[in-house]
Amino acid sequence: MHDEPPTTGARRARIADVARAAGVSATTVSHALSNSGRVSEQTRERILRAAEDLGYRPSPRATALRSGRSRTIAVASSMSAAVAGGAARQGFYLEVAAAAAERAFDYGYALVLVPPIPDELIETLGHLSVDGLLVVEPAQDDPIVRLARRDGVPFVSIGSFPGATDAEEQIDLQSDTAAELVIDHLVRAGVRRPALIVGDRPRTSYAAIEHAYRRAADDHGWPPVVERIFEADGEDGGRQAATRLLTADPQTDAIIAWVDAFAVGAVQAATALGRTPPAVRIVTRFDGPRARASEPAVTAVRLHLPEAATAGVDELLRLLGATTQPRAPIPRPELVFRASSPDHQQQA
Amino acid sequence: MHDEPPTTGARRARIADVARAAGVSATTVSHALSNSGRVSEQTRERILRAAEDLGYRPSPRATALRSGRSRTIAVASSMSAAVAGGAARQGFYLEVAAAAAERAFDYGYALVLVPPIPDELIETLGHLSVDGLLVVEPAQDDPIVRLARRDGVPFVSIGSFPGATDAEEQIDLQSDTAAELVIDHLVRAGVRRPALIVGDRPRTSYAAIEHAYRRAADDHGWPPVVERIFEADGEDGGRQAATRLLTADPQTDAIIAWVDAFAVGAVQAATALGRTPPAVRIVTRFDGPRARASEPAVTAVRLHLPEAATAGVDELLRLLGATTQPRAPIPRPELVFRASSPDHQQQA
DNA sequence: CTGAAAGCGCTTACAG
DNA sequence: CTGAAAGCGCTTACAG
Repeated sequence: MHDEPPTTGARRARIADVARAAGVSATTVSHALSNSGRVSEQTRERILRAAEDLGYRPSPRATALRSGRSRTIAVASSMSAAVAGGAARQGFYLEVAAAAAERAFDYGYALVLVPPIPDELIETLGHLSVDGLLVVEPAQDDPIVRLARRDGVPFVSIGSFPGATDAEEQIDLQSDTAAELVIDHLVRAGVRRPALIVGDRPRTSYAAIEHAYRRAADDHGWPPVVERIFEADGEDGGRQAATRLLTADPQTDAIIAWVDAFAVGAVQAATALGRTPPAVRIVTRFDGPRARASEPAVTAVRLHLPEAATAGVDELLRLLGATTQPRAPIPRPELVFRASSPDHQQQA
Repeated sequence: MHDEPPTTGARRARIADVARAAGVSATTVSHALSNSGRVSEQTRERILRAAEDLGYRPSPRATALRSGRSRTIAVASSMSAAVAGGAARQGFYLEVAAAAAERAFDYGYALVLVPPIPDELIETLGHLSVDGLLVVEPAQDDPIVRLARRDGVPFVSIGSFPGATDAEEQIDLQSDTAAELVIDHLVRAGVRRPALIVGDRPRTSYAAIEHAYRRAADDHGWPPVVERIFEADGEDGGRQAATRLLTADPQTDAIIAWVDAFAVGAVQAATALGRTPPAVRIVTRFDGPRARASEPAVTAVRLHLPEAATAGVDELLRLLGATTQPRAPIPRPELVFRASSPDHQQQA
């Protein structure tokens, strides 16, 4: 757990101490402990006993320097601007981080949490000493991805992203399916004037919903209305956009707000205009704490982020040669109906 | 960001490369870069330019080994058993982690997220190479605290804990105040048979609420009813305990469930028994995602965890000699009224 | 099966 | 002001 200078009494045991206690060389201790199988069983046991007695644990710092591996990975969100707008999508990021930390730990890897940081500070990530990187839903030309590419740090994205090369591993969050689920739901519910709010950066998930939306608009004769707002504006942005939409066209009967923070703002806007959802239906993508805690709560898509994060760690550790285990599977996204847009069945 | 073997083309620059390019020794480069002030301004500039040109960033691994500091801290929750019970209190832990990661980053420190792990695995934390530790609400004799003490790893607890020594730094979450806020609220609301559910481990927060509860019971002639359940049982445990309480004494008119997961379970139990809150008032301590997303939502205490986490990082980095900045202040806890137990004012 | 030696990339007395 | 040398604690060819 540490490599402090000996503050509290007993100095931490080093490999040399174990060697001395066992009457062998440090080399042999290293071999014995790494299970390379080149040490006689008898010697090995003596060494293990000595190590145990001394409470020896190899210095992770020395191991890292020598081996070039730190057994540490990091998870970073590309939604760096989010910090300005009040932790937009934080639930998303933390849900991934928590599951990833658990899986990483199972493999004996530590997980570093990189806070959302402004693009200018991305460079300072050079301080990190990690073997690999998990990037949460990068945008096209995402600065974090650029840095990882430049430094040759293996990375895996949670969610696919525009501009990924064939060699880059992505955990598919099935954005197309999520988009279709939501659009189908609205179609079946019989809406006639749904509008769409997405963020302003090029992300796969936005492209997916916009595509599905425009196609449905074509099919059903909806006038297509797409608002693109700053991600960093979060709830405020969603509130303002929804207010604009509902004022510009009072016939608007649904808002697809594709970021949970936008949706929460949209619910507030609709309510303030006397059109409390589901009077205007509001739906979003990520079924996280925000969607659940909104009042009324927001219909959303269960993306199975923990499973995706787990698969991301599996994949990353495979890249690092730390496992040969195949990716854990990720279930298909599912719609979670809430008061902001109940299932049409139930109200029929 | 990395120290990979040169997978992708250009090898990463080392200090020797900078020295060569600037026509000086590695020693001088080190001095120039660490701003020790023993290098002539002219030489310094030449070195900085060379470093810049080569994209040089010191290897964190080498720096860590040599200096004995990794510029990394970890945050761990003592609620290790929680994992079994479905991530009880996860919201609490992650809220601390997110804020701590941000503050740590400001200081140039990375934050490692230690997932909730069973006590038997605590030993494996020896793999971590961290300079210090943040422990979230440890219990008495908490294994994580024991490990930190044994290894001499500086640590700070978020929330005070029983058995802390005078020398150990704790960030006070003002458990007494939180307890009093809740008890006062129930007293003013006129409840006559409130019951208390706490976890089975010795924690400051449980002691605080039990103390306040018993005193109020004395003062107001409530029959004191305290259920102690396994923390790891989470929502289930809360549901079962609340069911027992409400069945044993149908006059029970309030349940103080001091872990958010317990409270969510209690709400479900009360609802299932046809006594949907606030018919039975239900209140909890931590105002997190669980309390907010419950249906009805649960009255809770805003503990200002992000501020506490920030202060914890400040304090820890002070212990590590990395800052002299005083702790950030933490606001007083406040009650957040929700449907499970509205303010008595509003219903009077 | 076992060990001496080199080296991972820095920093830090120490000497000049 | 600048540099040669030692050393942080390991692992890994290599030799025996």
